Amino acid sequence: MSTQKPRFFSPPDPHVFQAQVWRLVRQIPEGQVITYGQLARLIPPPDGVPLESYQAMAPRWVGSALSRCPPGLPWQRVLAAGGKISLSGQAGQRQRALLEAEGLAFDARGRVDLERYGWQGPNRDG
DNA sequence: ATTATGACTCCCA
DNA sequence: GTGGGAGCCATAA
Repeated sequence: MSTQKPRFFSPPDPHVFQAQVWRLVRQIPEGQVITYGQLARLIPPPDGVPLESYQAMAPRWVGSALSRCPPGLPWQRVLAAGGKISLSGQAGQRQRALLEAEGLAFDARGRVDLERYGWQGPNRDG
């Protein structure tokens, strides 16, 4: 099995962090996507969190924040590394359907082309 | 108090 | 390309 018990901790200030995540997700243009890890790198590590630990755990923090995202957020535009959908089952199919409705194309492995659809962040918006 | 469970990514064989 | 391991806490019932 490639799955093992996931263990991770929350950021020092979960509310602050999730607000950062939501703020960024809100800015992702329609038809574009970003990965959990990429999104995490747009947020500076909280005080007391070594960069090494942050890079390891932040993507999961992003996922956790996304699981609690308020209605209206384009949460479907956040994908796992490699342009894959992380959600499984019906939720995953719903995410794919939403992205396809925005014009994104999935390959045979269920991945999107990050080179083509990837959003580089608010500073690269253009 | 204990138990179950979480929207991830990188690295190496 | 594939598959297993590391990372090592907070929250809800």
